[in-house]
Amino acid sequence: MSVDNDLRAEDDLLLERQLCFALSVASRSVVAAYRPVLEPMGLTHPQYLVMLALWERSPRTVRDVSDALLLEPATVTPLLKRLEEAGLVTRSRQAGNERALDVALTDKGRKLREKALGVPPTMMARLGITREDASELHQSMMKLISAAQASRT
Amino acid sequence: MSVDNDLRAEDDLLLERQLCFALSVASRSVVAAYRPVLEPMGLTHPQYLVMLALWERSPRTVRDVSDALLLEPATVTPLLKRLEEAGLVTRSRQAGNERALDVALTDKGRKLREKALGVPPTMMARLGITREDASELHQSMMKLISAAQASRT
DNA sequence: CCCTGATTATTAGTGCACTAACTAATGGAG
DNA sequence: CTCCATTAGTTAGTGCACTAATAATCAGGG
Repeated sequence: MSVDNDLRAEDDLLLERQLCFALSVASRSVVAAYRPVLEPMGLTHPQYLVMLALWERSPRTVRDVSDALLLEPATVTPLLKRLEEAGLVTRSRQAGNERALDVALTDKGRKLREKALGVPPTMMARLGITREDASELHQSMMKLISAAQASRT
Repeated sequence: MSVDNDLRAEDDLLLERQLCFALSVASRSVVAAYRPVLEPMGLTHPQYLVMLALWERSPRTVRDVSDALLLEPATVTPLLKRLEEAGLVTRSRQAGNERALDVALTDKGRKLREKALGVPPTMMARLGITREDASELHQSMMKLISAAQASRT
């Protein structure tokens, strides 16, 4: 038994040892690091994620977007309203299924994608991270996500 | 040039490849996984983190707590007010420096620590994660945090 | 055809987290 | 001792994110 491995249950409550704490802080910090990069585009970080989803496919329903982002529809609705106010998307009831709301990019929204192409390299530079680092971390996060989702008994 | 390594700039905007997205989702998911464990203790996740800070040292000032949690004092103030309402902490001006507010555990707050001792093992079980996994991920998060903080030019 | 149950989106209400602006107290520099 | 920059905390206002409740629409079975 080395001193280094002497981990006692008492110490499990030390703040500095909490994974959940490190994870929360990392998330907040990284999102905060995006702010100055996204602000010139008129987007917040969650709004940026919505735009990513729409740049992949448009139109798509609120439900579809919320599934893609793993967010509740109730969270997505106000996000989309703000993007509509900003003239980046339109919201209209789907013909044939009046329950569903189609969200579609406007020309302005489509055009914003060109500026967005610069975001990932800028952020990787700002965070001093390589594609490989990012990819590895990404994998770890995905494992954690599926474990956490699975625990939702 | 293998096919696997054929990463083009165009693909950098794919939602599924965003580290920031995976990080946000992981943070939300893990915090959500804590909810059913913390709820019987009457704590939310951020409130739990505040209690961890106070179990390490009490009393400490609002400033001190907010530094420990890397949160703005404006975020911590309402958290502390709720913990005070719950009878877990007291808030009183520091003798000798009327600007500073001392936050101290009550007996009830101190006693809650016993229940909290069960939280880390429960969560590791729920997330199916070993101490080693957690420690490794923790390190990665810390690197990311310092990189993100450093980018705050 | 109508009733029932499921699906889709929104609203209301709670709690974080941030920035900016404010109040109050402190501690020097002149 | 007075003025003033600094420090500590709170308040106001914006935006997420969740749950629960509501409204509207749809699809199937009697």
